[in-house]
Amino acid sequence: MEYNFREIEKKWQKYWVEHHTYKVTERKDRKKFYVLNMFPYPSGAGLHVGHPLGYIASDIYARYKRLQGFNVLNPMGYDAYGLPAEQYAIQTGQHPAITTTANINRYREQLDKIGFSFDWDREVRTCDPSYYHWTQWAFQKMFNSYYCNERKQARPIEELIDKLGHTGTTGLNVACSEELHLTAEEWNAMTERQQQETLMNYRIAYIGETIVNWCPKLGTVLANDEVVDGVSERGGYPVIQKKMRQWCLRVSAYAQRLLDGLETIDWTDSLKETQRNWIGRSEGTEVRFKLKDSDKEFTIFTTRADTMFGVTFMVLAPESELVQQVTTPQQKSEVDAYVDATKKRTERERIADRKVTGVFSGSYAVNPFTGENIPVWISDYVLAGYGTGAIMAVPAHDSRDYAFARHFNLPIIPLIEGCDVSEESFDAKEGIVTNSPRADVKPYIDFSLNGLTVKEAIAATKKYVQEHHLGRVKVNYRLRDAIFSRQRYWGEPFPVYYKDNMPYMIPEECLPLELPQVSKFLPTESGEPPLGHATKWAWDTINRCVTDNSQIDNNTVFPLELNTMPGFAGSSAYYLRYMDPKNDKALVSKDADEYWRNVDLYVGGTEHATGHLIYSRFWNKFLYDYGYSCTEEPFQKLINQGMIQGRSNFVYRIKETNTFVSLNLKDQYETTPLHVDVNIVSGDILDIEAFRNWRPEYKDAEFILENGKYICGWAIEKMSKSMFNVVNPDMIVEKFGADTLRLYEMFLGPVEQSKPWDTNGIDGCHRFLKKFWALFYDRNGNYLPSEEPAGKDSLKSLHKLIKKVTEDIEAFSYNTSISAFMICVNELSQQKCHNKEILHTLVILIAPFAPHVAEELWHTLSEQESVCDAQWPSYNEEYLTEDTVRMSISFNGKTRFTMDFTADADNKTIEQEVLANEQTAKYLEGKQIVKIIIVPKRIVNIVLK
RNA sequence: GCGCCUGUGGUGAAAUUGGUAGACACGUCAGACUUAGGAUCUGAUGCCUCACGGUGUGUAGGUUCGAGUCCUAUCAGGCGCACCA
Repeated sequence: MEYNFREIEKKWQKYWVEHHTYKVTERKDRKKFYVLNMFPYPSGAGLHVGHPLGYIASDIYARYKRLQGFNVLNPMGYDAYGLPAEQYAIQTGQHPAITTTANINRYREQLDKIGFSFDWDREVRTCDPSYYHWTQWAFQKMFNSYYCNERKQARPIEELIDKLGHTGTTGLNVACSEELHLTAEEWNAMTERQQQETLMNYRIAYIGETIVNWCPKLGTVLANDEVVDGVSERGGYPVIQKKMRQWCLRVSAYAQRLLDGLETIDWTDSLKETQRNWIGRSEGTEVRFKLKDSDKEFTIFTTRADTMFGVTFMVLAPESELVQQVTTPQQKSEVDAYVDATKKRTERERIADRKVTGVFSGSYAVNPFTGENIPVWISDYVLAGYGTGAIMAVPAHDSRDYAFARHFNLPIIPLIEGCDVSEESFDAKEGIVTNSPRADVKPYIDFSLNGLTVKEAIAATKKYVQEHHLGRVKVNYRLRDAIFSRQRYWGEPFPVYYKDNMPYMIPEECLPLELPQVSKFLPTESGEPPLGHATKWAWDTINRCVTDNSQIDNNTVFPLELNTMPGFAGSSAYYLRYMDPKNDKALVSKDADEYWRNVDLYVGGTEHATGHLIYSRFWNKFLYDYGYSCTEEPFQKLINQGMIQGRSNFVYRIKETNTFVSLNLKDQYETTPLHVDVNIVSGDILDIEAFRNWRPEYKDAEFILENGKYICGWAIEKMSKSMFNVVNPDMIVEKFGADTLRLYEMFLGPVEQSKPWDTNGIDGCHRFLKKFWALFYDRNGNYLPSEEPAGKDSLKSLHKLIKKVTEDIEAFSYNTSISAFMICVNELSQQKCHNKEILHTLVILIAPFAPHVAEELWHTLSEQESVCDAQWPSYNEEYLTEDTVRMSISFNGKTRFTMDFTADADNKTIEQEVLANEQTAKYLEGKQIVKIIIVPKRIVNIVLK
């Protein structure tokens, strides 16, 4: 009987659905294991062969854990909101919901063919109101919270309001946008509107006037992680800086916890490092500088407090609010011109063209350490968003300050003994400090750093600054608050209405606030986001949900929030929702949360390192603060699956002809390489007939062949339609079967590694399955498994396999475990071993990798219907004497075989070994040797007492 | 510039973590069965050499009885951050 994978796979996929094989419930009697894949955005192109890589890897682990007796949660869903569906809607008028549903159905169809053990009853879709109910709910919680730095957690905003009413901002240690100084009286005297505005300074979800990445082409703002090299991640359109009122999440409040949490989780070092970079913690000092002849002062941030004596000028960011304050009337026109010019530049231009520019403000600051008057400049090399937007410039020890000083001819004072700053600055944080203060000037204060190392000098200066109230020690983070508004239609609507121009939350019982239908997906005529088309919806919502709506001005055109939430909103807590997806009372019930706790194994791409993986850690920590999530870190172990690149094929057309020349002859002609569909190429040999039929212009193509074949060139590129290198998993499944696809994807190499897809190698895996099958059925369809006892060799092979596969799965080293299978099956077929128990064991072992064929064969061996209910085999080694070992294998509560082995007689005597290598012999002299294993020429192992 | 990672046959890759380098698979070559082969089976296959043998894990050193593995330097490629004070 042949290995008829088509029939087998169809049969068992049907069986799994009918028997709800993969349905999972909270079972307190069994240990849980939560496996999760980053859910996909269902794009119109469907799945290519790279997408399932991570799903297969995690499915193998999930199935393995299940066989080991764990209660495994392995869900799947869709990140369904997003730009492409909306862009498509703008072009075609097709509602995004329709395209999204169609795409989801297509994805599902493709996924189902691969035989995953997902519990589809737990599917979530971010665009489903019953799902985004909880996205909106979490947002409201964040709005109604502030972050307490002392308790290091989010707290209800009422607490803060209470404090402000009693003690004002005195003694307040909370996360905020800017430090305010208010007395209780001042707070109490405020109007409601003023109070609400003040609270925005503290809320975790707040409206902030911030500089945002505005993408004119997409008509929306973008988060920092959505901008790459100054252009939008999606589409690659230019991005400019713009000040806008936007919803923001105070992610920065959690910076330290996000950093600390990395120590407790099992992620790769490189990913942790990426997150550390992104959070960008830097310890430094804030120092106040007074403005000369004025009572104004401003604060700078520096990590090099030791260089206070080398400050020769100050620089403000052009966007800084201080600019207007320090600019003297004489300099005003020049400064305004400069500030305007910087505003017009896009992020990209600023990066591309790093010319030294700047303008003098006219003012001077007083150095608190030297008493010197220092000119204050304005330049775009200082960023408004980092630190205080102002720096003290020490050209001798900072390359940027150095370039600036050279350009504008400002003084440079070296502060490290023996450093040479005639050509470039000395940036290293090492050496002995000098010139602090300089010997030739009268000390201004009683403080010297001379003779100290840089490290010591920093510490001494910090101490001095603190003690003399010149500033304070400060930790700065690069991590910015997340901009949470998008001027888009296809996203979660904010459950927010406006009264007196201030936002208020729609009552919780009115959630979810459903996304309305709109007539057009483009901005309204007045330039508002597309949601602005739904005015009726907006007013209906007000009338339905807001009882006291008398204060809402009837002249307001649109009383609700016009923006929608960004892509990361829906993906930030989905792993919690999977635990209890149908709950309409809570995001997740306490019971379900406490049972599943957090994700034990999370599989996904690195591209989310600074986006989703930061946001969802933040989101989870927020929920943790309120006890809605019982674990602080959502993803305990994370595996980054590599990308599957495409392997493109080329044909070479001789210029201005319709003749194509084979790869190795192409140098004799002048040719143009053209991408050719990889699906009509096999082993780099072009199917000429298929090529002629591929496109009308090639109908009459001529070929110059080598050895009667047309050989194509190849290159590794991104898998994409335009390069004709997309390989579709359905095609592979159709041709070789899902089990072969699963095996091959894993056999390709380590899961974490990026690698090109090359269909050529797939035969090996397919052949393996056929050989596997041949252990059960011979060519004539005779069923082979029998009670005939297994030979020692067979048992040894199997024993080796169990050990290897178990270790390899634990280490996610699937490629090597498949190799082990191949070796074992080869050995068994050579040994003509058809022992039932051995095959029994083998089937369980293969089940995580090739579940369909395992089910089919299991069925013939066992009373249990599904191999999913079996138990992972365990092996036991018991030393009877020093060189006799008793090996046994058991599963499903039964010991299957026991056999005794005596150590190999191959091990040679010590005398022989010593002869093998003179140096080794010398080394071993006088040592107590337990055992030496040797093979011809070399020593393999020496065991010393 | 700072930080992290990776360099092994024609190709994808293994190597019990310091102990026979190249397992397993693709490809290639030879053979068998076949009307045929993009089917199946058997054998060979790092490089140099007819062979004996030599040589070999980016390069150069070092530690060690022993190094693909550890250390130092260097080169190449990849990733992250980047005018972050």
